[in-house]
Amino acid sequence: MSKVFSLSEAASIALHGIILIAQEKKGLNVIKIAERTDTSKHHVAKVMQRLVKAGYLTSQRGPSGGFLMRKNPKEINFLDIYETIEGPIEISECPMDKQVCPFNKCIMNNVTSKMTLEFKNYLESQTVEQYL
Amino acid sequence: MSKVFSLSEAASIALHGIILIAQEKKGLNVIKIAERTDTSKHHVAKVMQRLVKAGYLTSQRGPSGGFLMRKNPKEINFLDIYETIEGPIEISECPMDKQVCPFNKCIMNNVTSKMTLEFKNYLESQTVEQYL
DNA sequence: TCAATTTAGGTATTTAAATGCTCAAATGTA
DNA sequence: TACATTTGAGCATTTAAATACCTAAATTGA
Repeated sequence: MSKVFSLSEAASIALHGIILIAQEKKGLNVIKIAERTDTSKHHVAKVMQRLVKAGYLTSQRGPSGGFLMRKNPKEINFLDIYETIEGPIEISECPMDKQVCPFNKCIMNNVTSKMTLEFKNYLESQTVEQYL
Repeated sequence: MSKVFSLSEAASIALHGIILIAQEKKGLNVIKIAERTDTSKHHVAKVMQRLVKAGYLTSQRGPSGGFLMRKNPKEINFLDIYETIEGPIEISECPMDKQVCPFNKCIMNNVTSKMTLEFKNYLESQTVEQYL
């Protein structure tokens, strides 16, 4: 079975994690986020650190520490978070990014760029606030 | 820059390669397919061998050998070729294939499965014959 | 101050895809 | 028949991304 599209685990942790954090007034630590997202604490830590650096979260070390929201959930959409982790979404005509093409007309007929745009628009339409 | 969707080089070689072969009455060899698709001859050889085994092509060794169509281009659609290389396309509700989900409602709202279905339908709609 | 907790950051490992290499087998041509 | 050409097949190497691990630094509370 092959997958045409897959969300990286990092992007999934970022999106699910920030919602989980926003749902908790007192913040959440790595262990709890890892448990609820069914992922490794190592990976969660790495991803959350990037969201801290990007200004979406603050972190608190030490006992009863964890991650807290820094920005308003109303002002964070999924695309912000996704692109913080994955980099800007690229919408390219050629799915192979080839300079050389054997045909006059791309055999993919922009289907892949349409799909990508559809995905991007969806991410942009969803805010963290909608999931509280 | 991140890519949401990308066609593997193997799938691209298979789709472009079989059209190139179908366009030539006398067949095409690995070197020529590699040149026209701007890929390595090793990779082309590997992919074409799989299309031979799957019954789409025949191969001819020796001088002036190469690959020839075996099936009628009218009866080969892109999905056949794609799935020969990548395996059956999987359309799953959860983009992470998780058993455990922290939320009641998937934050991806079936957007990823809709995209996948759109892609699959496109592949199924295109035959090799349409590109001759 | 000491011990426990928790994030921070650097490094290592894993994985899958792509690529490269070598030799064998088949075939056409001189 | 001998040679050059071309695919077949297996294995090794390379590469990049993702994931995992390990130690340091910060913080809290007893």
